[in-house]
Amino acid sequence: MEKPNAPKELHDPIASRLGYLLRRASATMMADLGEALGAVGLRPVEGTILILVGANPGCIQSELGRALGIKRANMVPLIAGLTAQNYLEKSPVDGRSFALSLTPRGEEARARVDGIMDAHEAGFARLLADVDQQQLRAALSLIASGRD
Amino acid sequence: MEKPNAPKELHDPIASRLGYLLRRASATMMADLGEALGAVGLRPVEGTILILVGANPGCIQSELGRALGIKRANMVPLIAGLTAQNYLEKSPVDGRSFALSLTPRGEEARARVDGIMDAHEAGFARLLADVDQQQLRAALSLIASGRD
DNA sequence: TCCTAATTGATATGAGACATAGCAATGTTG
DNA sequence: CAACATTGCTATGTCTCATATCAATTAGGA
Repeated sequence: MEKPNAPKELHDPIASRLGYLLRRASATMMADLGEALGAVGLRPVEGTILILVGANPGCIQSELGRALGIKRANMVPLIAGLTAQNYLEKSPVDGRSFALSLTPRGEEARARVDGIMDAHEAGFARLLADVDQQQLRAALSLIASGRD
Repeated sequence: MEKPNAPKELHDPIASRLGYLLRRASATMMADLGEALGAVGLRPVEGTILILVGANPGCIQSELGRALGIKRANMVPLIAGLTAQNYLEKSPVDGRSFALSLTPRGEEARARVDGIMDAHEAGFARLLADVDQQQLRAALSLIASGRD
């Protein structure tokens, strides 16, 4: 017999599927990171861009997009926003493209973002004490590369 | 020295982060599954709902939402769409809620979706031959549950 | 029983990630 | 030079997810 007034729990044949697990794990981590980055007033994508520009001063917007899997069209408002907030500087290299670099304010933010991401990652790593991190990362990389 | 005309590849200090790997892996799998499910004309969420209703006939929309982490408000157009396409049937149990079940057409679609998802999963599992699947799934579950 | 709480489905609405199509200016290459 | 590719950009549409609000209904406690 079942308890009549227990909150009904569904039998879930989905919960074991790899894609579903990935989706949920990714959503949780992203939400957590987003919350942590709230302290700097940046979203995960924006933090990622700052880090990437910091590691590649002089790079251009299209290269960033390719590295992050973001389409050219969608890079526009991202870079425009970060530039408007004085995190990024553009200086023309071409007649059509701009070399990107961090402003002092941008470099400061990048450092904070980096620290926050380290702490965030460490928080989850603690959860995964029994897991071979190397193998986990390798597996995720394989999946991301897709099957061919 | 560098080759002057080689397509520039960015140094990417992000690629090693767990959150980023998860995000990419999840996106790849979802895109792949979405493509595969195109054969049935359903999106991943919709396929998931059919499977879940099939395993839990008589369940109501709110329960589905809770099981899938989808807010009530966002369930409305999903269920309405599947009902309009004659995949799902609603029969009132309450003055406010409806018991959901698969129509014959819905059951047929569910079976196809199930097969497609199995093949999809198997395709990626082949990629991960060297990986302990049990451990991978456990790790993803842990991450999805979040750190506390 | 009666009043208050909570639940359910629904609407409207906004943010964010992503996609495509097209355009003008500029580079590159045969 | 002519054909082509690249770059930044606009416009637009889809999909996922979030919140606030509502009316109807149900459940629980005084």
